[in-house]
Amino acid sequence: MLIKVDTRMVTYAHLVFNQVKYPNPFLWTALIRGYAIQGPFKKSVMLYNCMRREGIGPVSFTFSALFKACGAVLDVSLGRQIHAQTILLGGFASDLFVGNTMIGMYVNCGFLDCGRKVFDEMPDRDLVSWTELIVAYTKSGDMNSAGELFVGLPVKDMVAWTAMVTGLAQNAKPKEAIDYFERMQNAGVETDEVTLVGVISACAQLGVSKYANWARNIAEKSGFGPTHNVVVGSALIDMYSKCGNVEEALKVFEIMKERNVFSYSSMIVGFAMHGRAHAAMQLFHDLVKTDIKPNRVTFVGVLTACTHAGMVEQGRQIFESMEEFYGVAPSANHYACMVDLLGRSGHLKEALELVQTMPMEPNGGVWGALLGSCRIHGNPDIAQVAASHLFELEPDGIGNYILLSNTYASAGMWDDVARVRKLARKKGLQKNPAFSWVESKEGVVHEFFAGDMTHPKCSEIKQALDDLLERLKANGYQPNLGSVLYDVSDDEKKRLLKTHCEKLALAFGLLSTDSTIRIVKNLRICEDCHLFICGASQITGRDVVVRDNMRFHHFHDGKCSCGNFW
DNA sequence: TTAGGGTTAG
Repeated sequence: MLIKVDTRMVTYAHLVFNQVKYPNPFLWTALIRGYAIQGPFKKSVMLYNCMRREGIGPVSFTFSALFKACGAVLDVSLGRQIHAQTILLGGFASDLFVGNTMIGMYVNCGFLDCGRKVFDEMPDRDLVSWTELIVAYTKSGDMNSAGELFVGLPVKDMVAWTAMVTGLAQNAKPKEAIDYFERMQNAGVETDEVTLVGVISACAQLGVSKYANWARNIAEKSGFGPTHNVVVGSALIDMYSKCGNVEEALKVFEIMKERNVFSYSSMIVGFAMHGRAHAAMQLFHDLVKTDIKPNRVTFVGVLTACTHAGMVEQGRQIFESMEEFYGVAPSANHYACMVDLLGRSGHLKEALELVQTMPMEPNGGVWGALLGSCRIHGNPDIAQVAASHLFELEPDGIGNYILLSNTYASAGMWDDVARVRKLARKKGLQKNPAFSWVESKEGVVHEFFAGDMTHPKCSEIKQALDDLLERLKANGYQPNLGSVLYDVSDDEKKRLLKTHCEKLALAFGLLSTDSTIRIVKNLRICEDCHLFICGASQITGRDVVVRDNMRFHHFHDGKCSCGNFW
């Protein structure tokens, strides 16, 4: 009885167990389960062996507990032995609970095919069996197999639907995730906070405020508003930040009755993304005054905040105090943040030294941060070193070839540009085309590619852009020809710059909205567009928010929140 | 007494 009550006190439970003269299979199983939940996990298997030696026959719960333990320590060979036992001892292999936990063990250990085989051979299956496998497919990135299973599911409950919604969101398919969620609602299936978190995360990826408000309303109406639900609240903070509305993110943070490390970290990361470095630091200092311990993500957020504000000294201090004061050992990712901080602020040599002396093998993020800094500060020599490592670590990463080639282009080393481009072509790698999208007043999303003249309003857009350009020139704007990374004439460079997708999106935004213009770009905003939009915000008196693949830029009255540091 | 969850970096 006592054993069943509190598995957290499993050691104590074990002492009590030892005083029982003739423990029955259920008592044995309760203790085995206790260890399977709390650990040490191997102890549950040891106990099982004792139980067998005593001549006690297991029950189906015994195997469920054992599979749980094997899944927890990722010991598939032990799992296979237990699997064999279920067959040897007769009947257990066809038990529904045993089968389900066996699937769980295999997929946890990374043996999805074995889990599928168990599933296919089960005489009876229930929603749990199906959902386990659906989730396993979504986690392995195989959304087709997950979708096929889901379609074949005769009755779909909230958990199964949620598995699909979340799986799609986690696999960068936010539109499909929202589509599934709407179908789920149409089917009359209830929603809880887990479903909502999946939908909110999908909306965060879309970065569109219309969807953000829609998701918030649903959360409030379903009774899982941020005030009383810390998980939904944290997801909303992240969503609003990624949709460009850091003020609303902060409002959510403030109304939350309970906050945890996710809420704080999401808010810190949100501030960092929006260039509010001091707010991020302040929140970090608030956090360390609470009982909540910062974790590795918190530090990524704080260090990124320092990077975006060029706060080298503060970043250095935080990095050095991570382990000693907060017990978080810096990982390769934290080193990447530091390399980024040092490199972007122009300390390229020190950044390189840090990479060469860090205690673990530098990963792609570390070399990538160094390469990115070389592009900004025009250092082809160090760029070459970083790129050679990146070509090894990430042979298919087209971005690395582009960064290296752009570094050469900025230095006017056109032969090297050609060489790198040829190398990328030889590997069959193609550059992702740049595109931007912008919301109209009605909340409709319009997409623009560079040089794109396919929009129905393209002549009006072109006219607006020409007018704006003239006014900007009168105000001192000079096109930044260094932003064109092709070896062409200056006139051609000017022509190319004029139709960059973010400029088209800006012109459309000016024509079709009357408040803040919100633009999302799939790649990093170029220097000329940054300069252009800065000027436009001053001349037109309109605020512009651009989310590029790195962060947010808030343009207001001729200035950007990133302080021209991005 | 088996199934679904939130934050991260170039």
